[in-house]
Amino acid sequence: MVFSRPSGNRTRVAAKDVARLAGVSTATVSRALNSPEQVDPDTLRRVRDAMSKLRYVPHGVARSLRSRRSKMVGAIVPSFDYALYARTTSALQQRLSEHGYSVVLAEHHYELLDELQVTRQLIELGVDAFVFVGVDHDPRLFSLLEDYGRPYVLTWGVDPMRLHPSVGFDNRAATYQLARHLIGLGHRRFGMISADPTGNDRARERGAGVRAALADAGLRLEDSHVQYARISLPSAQQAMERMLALSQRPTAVLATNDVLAVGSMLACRKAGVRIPEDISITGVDNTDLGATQTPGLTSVRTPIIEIGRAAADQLIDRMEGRAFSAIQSLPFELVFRGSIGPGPAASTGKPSAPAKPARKSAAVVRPPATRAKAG
Amino acid sequence: MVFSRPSGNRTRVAAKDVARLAGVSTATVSRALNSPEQVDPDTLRRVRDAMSKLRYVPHGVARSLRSRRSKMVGAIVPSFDYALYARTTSALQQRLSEHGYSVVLAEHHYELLDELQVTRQLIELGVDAFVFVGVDHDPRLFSLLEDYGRPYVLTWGVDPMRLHPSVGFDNRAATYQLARHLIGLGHRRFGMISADPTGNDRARERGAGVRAALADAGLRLEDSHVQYARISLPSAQQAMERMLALSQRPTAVLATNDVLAVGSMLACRKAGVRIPEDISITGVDNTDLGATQTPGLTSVRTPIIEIGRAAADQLIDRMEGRAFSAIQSLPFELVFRGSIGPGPAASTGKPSAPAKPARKSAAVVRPPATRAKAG
DNA sequence: CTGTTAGCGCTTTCAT
DNA sequence: ATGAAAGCGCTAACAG
Repeated sequence: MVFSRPSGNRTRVAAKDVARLAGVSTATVSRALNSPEQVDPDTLRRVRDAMSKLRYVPHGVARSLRSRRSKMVGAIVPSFDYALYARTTSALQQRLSEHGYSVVLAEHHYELLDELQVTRQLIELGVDAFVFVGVDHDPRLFSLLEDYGRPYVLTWGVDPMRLHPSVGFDNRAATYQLARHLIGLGHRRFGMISADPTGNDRARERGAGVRAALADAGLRLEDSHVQYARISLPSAQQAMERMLALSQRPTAVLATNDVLAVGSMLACRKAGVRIPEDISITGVDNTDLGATQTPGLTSVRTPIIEIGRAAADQLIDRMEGRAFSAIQSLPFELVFRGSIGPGPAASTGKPSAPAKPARKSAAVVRPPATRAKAG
Repeated sequence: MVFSRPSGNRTRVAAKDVARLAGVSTATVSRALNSPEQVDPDTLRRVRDAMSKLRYVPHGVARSLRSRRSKMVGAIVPSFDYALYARTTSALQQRLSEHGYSVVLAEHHYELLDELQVTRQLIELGVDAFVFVGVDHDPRLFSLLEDYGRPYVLTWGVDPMRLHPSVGFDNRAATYQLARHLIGLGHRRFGMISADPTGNDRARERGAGVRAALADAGLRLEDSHVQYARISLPSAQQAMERMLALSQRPTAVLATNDVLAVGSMLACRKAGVRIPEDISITGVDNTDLGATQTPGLTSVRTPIIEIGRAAADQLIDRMEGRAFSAIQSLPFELVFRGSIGPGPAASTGKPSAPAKPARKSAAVVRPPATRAKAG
């Protein structure tokens, strides 16, 4: 086999090799790379020829050490198993890469202490900026960032105290509107499937939105009607099985995201509970997973891609010393599909909330579906 | 607002600060970090105290420059929109991170030239190793890697020439077995929905598997019955619409991955074509997206996570100078669900291929489904 | 076990 | 417009 070379034999082509071949100093090679406009066109050509002849690749590490900028941005996300963070990161990566920045990836699996740990690791690597998911973090994370003194931005939520730059949307409003709509459809007995809200402000805020809407309508969410699950199909399915086993089974279940909602749908199918005739289900995030179910999952289109782009734009502006808007709350919109239907109170003629007409079922095909702007 | 600090004021705590406080030299500080066993326990304690007192974070860039190892691994994937690569990368990241390595992420969106470009960028950053997706790459990529002289591994396929270290599975065999099974079910008229095979060996090999199985059974795949699509639901849906418009509509359609298959299912639903009564559909990759459809999508469980882990393990072994197995072909397995049924020849009593009994429909719930080991 | 010394490859003054 | 020289913060020899 040829895979034997002990990794790193060949002496690398350095700026001084290029300099020698082009008959200039290393300083000029550096200028040719970083500020070509200050180099005599003729010299520039010679240097560039030498570079391509030698297949010179600059040594970014040395550059970073000297210039104190690494051109790397750290992205710290809870997990890539939930596809959304992958898509946001993808958008982030794309935008940053257009400006010559690379993305260093880290996951913390919903452990705030692991987050602290990987952040320290990224600081060691010398990243120029950070992107975090969520607004809930260990206080030590913020003091670490404070010490390091480089830009960071929180995403997927908006810092209620406006202390930290953040790019997200109003998670609470999203589920509030969903719950309100279900109340309008005549539902009175609700259930919720939620991710563990500890250190997870998305879950917490989405739960709060549901509770607020119910409270505003004089309804309550029983503790027994809140089931927690990990963000995975099997775990959500189990949670919904517990819900279905309750004596006072809910007629509408709000899940705090699409994975939990689809897991719930699986439980219903298995138990022979019809959607939406027996039970209405909603998610959040408007994933393909939910949209392609039969019936399609009613959800909230959250600004997945936009968050990544806006976070990248903000950091680029900051790293290059430009003005930037620190707090951005992006719009979302409800997407109605067949997974919800009228509740038992619908026919009794006492709608205790402004009842939008119920979009009954039908739209199983995805993109064009009934939408209600919001945000 | 407080977000004003021009990013990088505060002078960083360096090893010499720790050294001064602990009353040792910087060399000892370095040793305390990198080979504590060579440091007197008492000295070590003093150094560590000083470190935590000063909240010292080592300057990885300087370390990299000097030691010629950056502790970063570059992962170059086609796209994160197709969740699989995200999951493989996640597994990769997790395993590498356990050994102190970080992952730098790059996407090339199925453009081999962009891949070359981002690889150069990662070389500039000084990554210690690379992970690529697929075995098809620009020859210049390989000569660039050769020059750089650091380990890399190809994933999701196995290099047929065994020239490059690779960790994947037999893509051709996967679809071969699927097609053979459908033939056994009595299908004779086939269609295929494929990603553009240009520079995409997964698509190419999966297509070849279908053709080989048909050829072995004396059947042909008409050119008109092969429709290409981008790996996205809407694009696949359109491709399937074209397929359904054919005069000789196929009774079984193999898609080269689950996204394409589910897009095809959407087209069928929209057109009122029943699955599996009118048409059988299969995918590859066994995603949640496919598994949760109604009916569930028959697919191939590919070693998504295992690839990431094995690639990480190989690179770690190589970077640390240990023995490693360069070529690994991991097992896959067929997962039968309700999206396939008997073909027209099933009742005519002339099964031209070993007909496994047709698992009819039913299994809509995911994890436990009929499985056939393979690989 | 610990200190001294040199220098990784680049960018950045400061001259010219 | 270009060159000379000085480090960025660390680790790797080499002494002791």
